[in-house]
Amino acid sequence: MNRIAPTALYQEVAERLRQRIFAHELTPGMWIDEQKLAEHYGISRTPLREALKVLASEGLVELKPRRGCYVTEISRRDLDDIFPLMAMLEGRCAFEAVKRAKTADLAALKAIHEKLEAASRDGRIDAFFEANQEFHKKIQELSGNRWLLSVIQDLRKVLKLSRLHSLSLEGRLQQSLDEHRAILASMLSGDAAKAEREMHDHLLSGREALARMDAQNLKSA
Amino acid sequence: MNRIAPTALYQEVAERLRQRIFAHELTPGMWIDEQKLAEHYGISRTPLREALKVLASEGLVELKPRRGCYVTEISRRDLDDIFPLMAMLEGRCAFEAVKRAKTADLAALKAIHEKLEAASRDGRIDAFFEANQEFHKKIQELSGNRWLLSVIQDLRKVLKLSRLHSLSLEGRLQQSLDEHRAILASMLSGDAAKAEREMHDHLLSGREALARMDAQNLKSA
DNA sequence: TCACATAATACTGTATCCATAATTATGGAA
DNA sequence: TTCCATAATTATGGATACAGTATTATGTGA
Repeated sequence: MNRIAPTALYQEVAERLRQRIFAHELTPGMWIDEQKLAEHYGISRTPLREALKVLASEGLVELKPRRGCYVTEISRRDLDDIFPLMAMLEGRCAFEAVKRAKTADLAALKAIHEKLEAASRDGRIDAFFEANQEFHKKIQELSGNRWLLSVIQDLRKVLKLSRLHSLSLEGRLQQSLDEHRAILASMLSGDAAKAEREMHDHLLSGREALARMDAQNLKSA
Repeated sequence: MNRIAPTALYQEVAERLRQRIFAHELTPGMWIDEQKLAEHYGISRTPLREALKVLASEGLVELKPRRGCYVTEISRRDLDDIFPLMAMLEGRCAFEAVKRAKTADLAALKAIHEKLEAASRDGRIDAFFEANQEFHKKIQELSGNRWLLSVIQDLRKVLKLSRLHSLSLEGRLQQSLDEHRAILASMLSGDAAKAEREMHDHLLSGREALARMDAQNLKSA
């Protein structure tokens, strides 16, 4: 294990585990073997256990007393609860962002959107995915509310538990792009209320796509 | 240390520390001495450190690498960020609660409100405080959205860091009661939008009271 | 007397060890 | 053959020990 970082070991381990969970290498419901994992990373169980505590309070794993650690399973019900919440929160972000954004900020946002357009043209899905994340992140930052941002990111982590989440964009790339264009346009024109509404609906539209995939998934299973 | 609970030690310790932080026995900015504390509780540093990790991801303490653990200091800016967010979230709770509540639920809510009225009549501030919490909690539960509830409670924990938070009700007991009456009335009449608006404003009104206390506090200091 | 360097001390972070509880496997009885 | 009980194994939770780094104190030189 190549350690260069000055950060604490448990943080590093927590981050690696997060990535493995998001990549569904550690699948929901799966039991996490502390000893194997510690051995695999070449560390002792202590920092690993501390990392698991952190992941547990993020909701990514569940710590059953004396039973060990399991990757959280997220239900359709959870998705139905979280998406409207995210829609409201990110909508508010867009609203606040418009209120606060300086011209330089809007230019930066526009630049990120250009990446999205380019990725779409070239059909580079992973680049599209990344630019999409960056776009949303930027708006959250522009809202200037540290806590709003933190709440959204916490929920986003939980959403990433869903297997379908990372795929949900693929089927609606064009639609997503259109929605982004609309949001950007509203923001550039300074229409906060409209941007809020569009961002809100953009999120819900993502939920619907995911539901459709889910239905399809069940059919093929 | 009298241990009866079957729950993990680190959870118990985390809860005790939370209470001590909320009671401002551990004041914001204060350094937490692991050894002293472990000794005081008659436990080893291991579960204590795990507890601190949990509190850190709740935002109650900050873990500075190689520097130790400090109780989080919350700024006026943070309060300005959090309260509008809470107002939006609890407003949404009220809205959803109206949509979902059965007559039995509303009766239960009414019963809780009666405690509030009684506490107010008798001038029992701590009982008022408790009934107030219960009222809000009940509405959050009635919203039926587990994640909405979780987000609100996470933010509430952070708010409790503020010294003034627990006092903010005292100065506006009558006003708070009036606002509660209005919210309850709207909910009983099934007017979700009105309940949402009133709950939203109720929270913001709390922030204003707190700001006034803060100003007064600065003057006397 | 003050500033800087070096040494000592103390606390954080990690590893190892031990005890207890849970799960599984094995054996016996119905 | 199946079900239950008991024993053995294994994993989790907690304690202790150790290493490394930061801070502080002390001493020396200017």
